[in-house]
Amino acid sequence: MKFNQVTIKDIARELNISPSTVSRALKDHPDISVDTKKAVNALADKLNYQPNIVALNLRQKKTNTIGVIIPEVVHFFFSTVISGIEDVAYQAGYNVILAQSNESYSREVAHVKALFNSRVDGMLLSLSRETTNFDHVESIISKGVPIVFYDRMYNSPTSSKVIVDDYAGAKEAVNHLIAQGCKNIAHLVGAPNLIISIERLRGYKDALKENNLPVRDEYIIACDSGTFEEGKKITEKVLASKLKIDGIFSNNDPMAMGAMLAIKEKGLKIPDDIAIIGFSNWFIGELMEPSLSTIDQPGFEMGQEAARLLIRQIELKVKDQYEPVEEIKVLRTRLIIRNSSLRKQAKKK
Amino acid sequence: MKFNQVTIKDIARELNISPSTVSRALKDHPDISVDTKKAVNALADKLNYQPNIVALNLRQKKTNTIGVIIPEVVHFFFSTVISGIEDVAYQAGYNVILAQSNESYSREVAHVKALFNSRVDGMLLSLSRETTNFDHVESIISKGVPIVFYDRMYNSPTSSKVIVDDYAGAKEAVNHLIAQGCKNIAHLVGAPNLIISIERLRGYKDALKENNLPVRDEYIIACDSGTFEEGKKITEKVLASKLKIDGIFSNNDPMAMGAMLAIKEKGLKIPDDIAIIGFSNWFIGELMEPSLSTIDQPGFEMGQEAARLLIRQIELKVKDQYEPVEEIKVLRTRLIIRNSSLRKQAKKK
DNA sequence: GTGAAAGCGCTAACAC
DNA sequence: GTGTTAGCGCTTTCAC
Repeated sequence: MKFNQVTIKDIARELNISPSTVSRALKDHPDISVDTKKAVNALADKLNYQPNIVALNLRQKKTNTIGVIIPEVVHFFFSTVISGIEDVAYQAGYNVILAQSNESYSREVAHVKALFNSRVDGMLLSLSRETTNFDHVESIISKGVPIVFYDRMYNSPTSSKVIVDDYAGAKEAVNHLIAQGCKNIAHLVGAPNLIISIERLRGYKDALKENNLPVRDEYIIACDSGTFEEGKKITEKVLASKLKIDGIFSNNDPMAMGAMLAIKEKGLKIPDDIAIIGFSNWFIGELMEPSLSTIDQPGFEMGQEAARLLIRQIELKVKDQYEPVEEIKVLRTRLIIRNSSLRKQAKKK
Repeated sequence: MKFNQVTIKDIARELNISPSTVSRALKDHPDISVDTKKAVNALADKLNYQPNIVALNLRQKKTNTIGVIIPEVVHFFFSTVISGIEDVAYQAGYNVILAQSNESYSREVAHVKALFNSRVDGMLLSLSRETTNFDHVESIISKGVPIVFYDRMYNSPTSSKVIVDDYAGAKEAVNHLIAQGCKNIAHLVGAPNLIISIERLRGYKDALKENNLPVRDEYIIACDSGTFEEGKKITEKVLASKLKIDGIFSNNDPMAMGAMLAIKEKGLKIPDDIAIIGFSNWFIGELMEPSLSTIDQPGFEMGQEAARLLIRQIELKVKDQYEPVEEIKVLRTRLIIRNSSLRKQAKKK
């Protein structure tokens, strides 16, 4: 754009000195005399000189920019990730270029290429659901661009990854119910093909086993769409059946919300008749305080961690100390118990 | 970064031609012979040549990048705005640099300056809550950087704005209740200092007046925190009082959700006993289908519209046809009635 | 049809 | 302590 840009040259001309002197004065180089520094800074202020970062970028072959590819911005979890990334990047002096794949493979490829062309110093990548071919990723890795995967990763042996420990989170959730005395805990499963669902189901089963409770198939309830309505409908069905559940572990909070409503409409009390805990995907867990506990996915921390990992690699690379290594950070979920009213201990027995 | 970058020079050397020829061949310049073009393109493909956009940016004084300052990424509304921006920007070939003010004035100032230094072609700006001084904005406007404000704006006479018509939305919401036969409609107000609250309250009052219904202060219910619990508590209080309401217009969906729960726990039916409609801030409206209607804020469209406006200004500026003009787009809210079961018409009388 | 040269704004080696 | 020069990768005017 034709901004009426003030350049180093303008300052040099006006002061009858050379551009390099101005450049040095501006960065407080020890060689430069105090007088020149003063003059330069004064004039720079007066003209409201702003350095042209683009020129700098070209010169230094470094843009201080990281590219972020995100499957879907409008998703509570991913938006917290972005926020964490932005937080760390800002403090470290990096810009964030955001690109949304919208779960489309072709968009992802296009974005990776465009980000490379913009010479971002590194990329944070969470793969789209469609992605099964990884040539685009290999290609930029081979070009030496540091990459960190978050949440949805590709098994490259030379790039770092940040993931959430859903298995442990699920165990913790179920243990929380058991500790309150629940013995018949149902699990609303959610989209069955996703790794998170599988891991959480595994955590559910293991928690039961470790507590010597039976794992019964009829308590593992398919809820493929993972929606509020489905959670409600399924729960109504369960309540009308012979199953006598006293706890629900939900794959997400919309379903937990639906379950809660079904239970309340039936005239039952939460948590005393049936306790509920759910993973917080949409953060409506935050809104359903009085009767529910939730397990939070640490999206913000994931963004921070991924950005930190990436920036460390970038800075090492600048110093030529960079050697691509795989590093895997596994983040713990957080058990959020907003509800102080646990089940009455009397029931425990 | 020291990517093993393939440059135009490399291609030129290998082919024994000049860099300028390569440059022209790559952009299919008519002067260049078919043979050279073929050779150049073949080699470029083979070496996987990717143009260095940074160099281009410096050369053309244009970065094809827009800077976005957002108060808070982790907010349903703003995340939809980002998504809309990204959508339009991507299709127009622009990068999006995202900067979060976190509702802090000093961060906002720092970001505006940094974005200018990165020579973004234009900025999309929504002011932080703290911002009362506008020097930083004036400064870059005076430098000729196109700006479009969205949602939270500064009254500059030379920059465009995109806002939501909350007043009309509120009227539509209340009319929707009235059309179903509600006569005693309460309004859960929400944070009273925000313009959106004021506009929505105004819409509520005017809708009543235009339908010859009385505006009664005891039906305008303060809910300053705007939370689920507050909505629930307040509604319980209302239900226990002498007020006999048959409709609720809520400033947001968490409160609407709370109201719903209070009503259901009391054993009343929605919408037949009491109908509810709420503005959708957290999108949990999407999740509360069976019993509620919502008014959506068009965040995605706002992002799209703002980006379109900005890009148009940028492209005009490139052609030197740019003359800063104020343009105000007022976006309509969307009445979302997911619930087909309106109040029974019998009750209308 | 192709090449040489200049320049975008900045910095850093090398002079003096 | 300051100036000169070259160059980051690309495009574009002007030659031929």
